[in-house]
Amino acid sequence: MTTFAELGLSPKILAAVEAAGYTTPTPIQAGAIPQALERKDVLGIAQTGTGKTASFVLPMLHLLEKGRARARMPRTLILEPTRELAAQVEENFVKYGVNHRINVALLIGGVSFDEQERKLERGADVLIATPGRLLDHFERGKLLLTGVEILVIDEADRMLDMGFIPDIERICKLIPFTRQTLFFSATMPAEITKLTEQFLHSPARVEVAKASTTAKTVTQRLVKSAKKPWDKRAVLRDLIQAEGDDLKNAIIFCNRKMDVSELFRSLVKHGFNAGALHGDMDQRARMTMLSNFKDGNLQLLVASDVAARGLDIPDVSHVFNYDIPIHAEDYVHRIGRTGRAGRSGKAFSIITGADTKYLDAIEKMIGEKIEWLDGDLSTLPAQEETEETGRRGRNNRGKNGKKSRDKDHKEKQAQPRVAEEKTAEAPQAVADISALNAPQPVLPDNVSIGTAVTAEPVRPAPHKNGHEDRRQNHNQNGQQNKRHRRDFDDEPSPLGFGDDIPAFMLIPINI
DNA sequence: AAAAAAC
Repeated sequence: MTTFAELGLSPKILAAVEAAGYTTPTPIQAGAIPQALERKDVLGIAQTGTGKTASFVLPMLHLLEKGRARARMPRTLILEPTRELAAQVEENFVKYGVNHRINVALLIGGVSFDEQERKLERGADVLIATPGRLLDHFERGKLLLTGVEILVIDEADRMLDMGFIPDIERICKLIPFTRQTLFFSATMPAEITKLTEQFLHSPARVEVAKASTTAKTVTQRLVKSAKKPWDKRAVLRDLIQAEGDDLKNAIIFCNRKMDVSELFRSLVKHGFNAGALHGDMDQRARMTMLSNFKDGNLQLLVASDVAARGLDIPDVSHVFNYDIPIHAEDYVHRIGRTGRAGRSGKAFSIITGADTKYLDAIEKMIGEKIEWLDGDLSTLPAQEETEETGRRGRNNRGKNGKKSRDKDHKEKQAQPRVAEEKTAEAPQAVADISALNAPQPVLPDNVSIGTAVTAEPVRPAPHKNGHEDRRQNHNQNGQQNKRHRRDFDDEPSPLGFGDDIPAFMLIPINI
C-alpha cells in the first residue's frame, strides 16, 4: 500500500500530514499527487469525500516552497463554486501548511473587499476564489493573473450547473498557458469534456471509482406526510424524537430558502438545537452556523442545497429530506452527507402526495425501491378536515384563503402562541424556552434566537419600492406572489448588525 | 416546486 512518504512530498508537508493524523493516501491522492508534482496537468474525476482537496493542496504546497509572491500577482489560483467550499479549501491550507510561510487569500462574495485587497496587495501565494468575486477584483484592477503558475478548477460539473462556465472560460484565458492546470469534476458531461480539451494539455487522468450511487451503509426510509407545512414539521419532529440518542447530528434539507428559514424558526421554537444555512443568509452567519454545526454546538442544521455537495462535515448521523429534491441526483448528494467512511447513517425523506413523481425518478436513478417507514401514502388518513389542520389553517391564511405569510407573521408578533403547531413537547427541553415564546420582534430570517431578544427595533413597516431589487432574480410573472414572499423573506439581511454581530448572538442555543 | 454566485 502506498504511503504519503512515497508520493514525493517534502518533509515539511509530510510532517503536517502526519500531525493531521493521516497515514495512507486515498486513491485520488495516490493517483494525482505524483502527477501534479511532475508539473503535469491533471484531470481528476472524483466525488467529494474522496480526499480530493488534499490531492491538490499538498502538491501545491510543495511547489510553492520555491519562490515567493509579488503584490497583486498571486502564484496559484483555486476556483470553487460556493463560498463555503472556498473557505473549506482555505482551512486545508491552514492544516497542511502549518510548517510553511504562505499567504493565502480568500476571495468570496458577501464580505468586504478591504481585507481581501490588503491580502492581494501583500502578495498571495494561494488565491482561493468564487468566480464572481474574483472577476470583480480583476475588473477593479486589484489583481493580475499573469503570474499564476497553478490553476485549480474544482467541482467543475457543479460550476456548470450553476452557470459559471463562461466565467471559468474567461478566467482561464487571463492566465498564461504555461501554467499547470488541475481540474476536478465528479462527472464528465459533454460540456465539461469540451472544457478540458480546451484548457488542459495532455492531462493525466485520475479516476476514482464512483461510490455506487448511494452508500450501502446508509439506511434509507420514506415517511408519509400530508402536504401542509405544519403537518410536515410535526412529522419531522416525531422522526427526530423517535431517533432519540441515535441522532447525533443531522442535516435537514429543504428545497427552498424560505422554507429553511421557516423550519428553522419552528424547530427552535420547539426547543431543538438547530441552525440554518442558505444562500441568502449573511456570509458571517453562514460561516458561524457551519462551524458551530461542525463543532457539535448545533445538533440540527436546516439547509438548502448549498450544503448538499462538497461540504466536509464529517460524521453526520442523519439526513432528513424535509422536501424531496426535485432533481434525482441531488438526492444522492444529500444523503451522501451521512454514512461516510464506512460508518452507518440514516436518511429519511418526507413524502407527500405531490412528491411521487420525484420519488419515482429517484428510485429509478438509484436503482432500488426505498422502504416506507410506516406505511406508504395510501395509508395516510384523509387530512383536510382534521382538527389540527383546521385550526392551523385558519391561522395561516389570509382573508381570501390564500396563504399570506406576512400576515401570519405579524399575527405571531402580536399574540404569540405558546406552542405553534400541535403541542408537541420539545425533546430535551431543559433550558428556558419561555423566552423564545415571549412577545418579540420579528424573528430574523437568518440567525439564532438571541437576535430577536435583543432590542433591535422591529423593522420599519412596508418596504419602499427602492430596495427590493437586491434579489430580483426570481421569476418574472406573478408579481403578487413575489410580494408576499419578499415581505416575509426579505427581512433586513440578518438583523442589521452590519459587520458587527455581537458575540452572544453567535452562540447557538444549547438545550 | 429550486439553489447557487458580484455589486
